[in-house]
Amino acid sequence: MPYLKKSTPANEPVDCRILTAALDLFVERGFHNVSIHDVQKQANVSIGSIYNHFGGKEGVAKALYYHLMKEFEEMIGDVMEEKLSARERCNKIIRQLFEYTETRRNIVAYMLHAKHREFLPDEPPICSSTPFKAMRNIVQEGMDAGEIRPGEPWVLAASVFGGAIRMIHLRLDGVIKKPLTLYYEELIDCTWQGLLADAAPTPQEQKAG
Amino acid sequence: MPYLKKSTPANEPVDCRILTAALDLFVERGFHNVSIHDVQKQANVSIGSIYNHFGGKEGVAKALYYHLMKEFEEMIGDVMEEKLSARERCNKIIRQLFEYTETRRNIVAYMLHAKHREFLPDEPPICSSTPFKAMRNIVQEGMDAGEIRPGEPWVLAASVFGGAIRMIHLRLDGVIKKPLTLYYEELIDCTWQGLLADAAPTPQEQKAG
DNA sequence: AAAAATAGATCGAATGTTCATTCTTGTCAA
DNA sequence: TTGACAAGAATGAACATTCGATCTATTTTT
Repeated sequence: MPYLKKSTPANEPVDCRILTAALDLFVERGFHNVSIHDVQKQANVSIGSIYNHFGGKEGVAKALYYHLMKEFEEMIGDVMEEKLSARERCNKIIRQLFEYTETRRNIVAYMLHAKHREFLPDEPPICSSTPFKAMRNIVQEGMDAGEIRPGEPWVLAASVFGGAIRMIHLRLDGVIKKPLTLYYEELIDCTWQGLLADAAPTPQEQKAG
Repeated sequence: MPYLKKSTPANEPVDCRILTAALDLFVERGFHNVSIHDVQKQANVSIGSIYNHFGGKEGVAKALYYHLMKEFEEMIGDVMEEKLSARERCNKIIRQLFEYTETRRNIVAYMLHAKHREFLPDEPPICSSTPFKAMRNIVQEGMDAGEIRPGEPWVLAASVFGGAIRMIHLRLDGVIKKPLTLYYEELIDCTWQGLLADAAPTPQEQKAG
C-alpha cells in the first residue's frame, strides 16, 4: 500500500513534527491565531506530547526561535570562515538570504518577518541578536579596512542591508511576484554604487571590467 | 480643583479617546495582547461605547488603520504638491518619516511596524497601499526623467527607501538609541552616492559643493 | 527464551480561565 | 416623551493547560 499521504511522514521524530507544523502554522496565520489544537492536528501528535516536549505553546515558539537562530548564526559563521573582503561577505549574506527566501520561505518569514516581542516577551529584539551584530561587525571591518566609506555604523549597516531586507519583506508579503534571486545583481550594484543616473563608475569597478 | 490626572483629558470626544488609547496599547503590547477591557479602562469609557462606535475590537483596529492611512496619504500628497525633483521628493518623505518616528512614535509604529495581516485579515498588505505605491511612482518618474539610474523598479524603490525603513524599524525596536534625524543627512548621502570608500563624487555633486 | 517489571513517552477528556460580545438599564438633550 | 448614547454585569465560546490512563520499548528476572 503506497503512502499517498505526504503531509506528515510518521517516521519523523515527534518533536520535529511539532516544530515543523508549528512553523508552518505560525507563519501562515500568526502565533496568536494558532491554537495548540491546530498544531496537534497538523503534526499528528497528541496535546500531551507537545506539553511534554516544549511545556506549552510559548515553549514551542521559543524552541523554534532558538533553533532557527542557531542555523542563522551558522550561516553567518560559514561566511566568516571564508577569506573574503567585507563587501564580498555582505553580498554573500544577501545572496544567501535571497535564496533561503525562495527555498525555505517559512524559516525566513519566522525569523525576519514575525514580531517576536508579541509572543516571546522575554527575548531581546532580533536585530540585537548575534547574527545581526555580526552583520554590523562586517560593515565596521569594511570601514576600518578603508573598503567602505567612513561613517556612522548604523547608517552604513542599514544602507548595506536595508534594501535587501526590504525586498525580502515585500517578497514575503506577496507584493513582489518574481523570485528575489533575479534581482540580486542589480540590488548589489545599487547598494554599492548608489542610485544617481550619472554616477561615474569608480576606479575599482573600472579595473574589474 | 486642578486636573492632576493627565492621562485621558475627559473633554476629548469619546471616539477619539478610544482610538488614542487603542493606538498606545496596540503598539505597546500588540493587538492580541490587548483586551477590550484594557482599552475601555485606559480610555475612561465603557465597553458599550466601544461597541457603539466601532462595533468591536477589530473595528477599532480598522478605524485606526484607515485614519492613519489617510494621514499618511496626505503627507505624501503634500510632498507631491511641491515642485520638486524625484530625488528631493524621496528625501523629503524620508525626512518626514524620521521626524514622525521621533515625535509621533506610535503612529509610525502602528503603520510600519505592525503585522496587520494578523488582525485585519481582509486588508491588503500595507506595502501595496496607495502611499507605498506613490513612493514607488516617484522613483519610477525619477528614472523616466533620467535622474535615477535605469533599472528594475522594485530594486530601485527598495534601494531608495530600504535603508530608511530599516533604520525606522531599528529605532522603534529600541536598538538605535539616538534620534533618527541625526542620521538623516548621512543616510541620504549613502543612498544616492553608494557605499564604496573610493566612490568619486558625481559631476552633479561637484557642481553643488 | 519467555515473562515480568520498569521507565518513559503518548494520549485526550476534563478543567478553569480569559475575553469578545450582548443586552438590559441608566442618563441626558431636544 | 423620545431618541441617542453610555454604562457594565452577564453570557458563552474559545483556548491553554492539567493529569491520570494507556501504550511502547528496554531491562531484569525466571
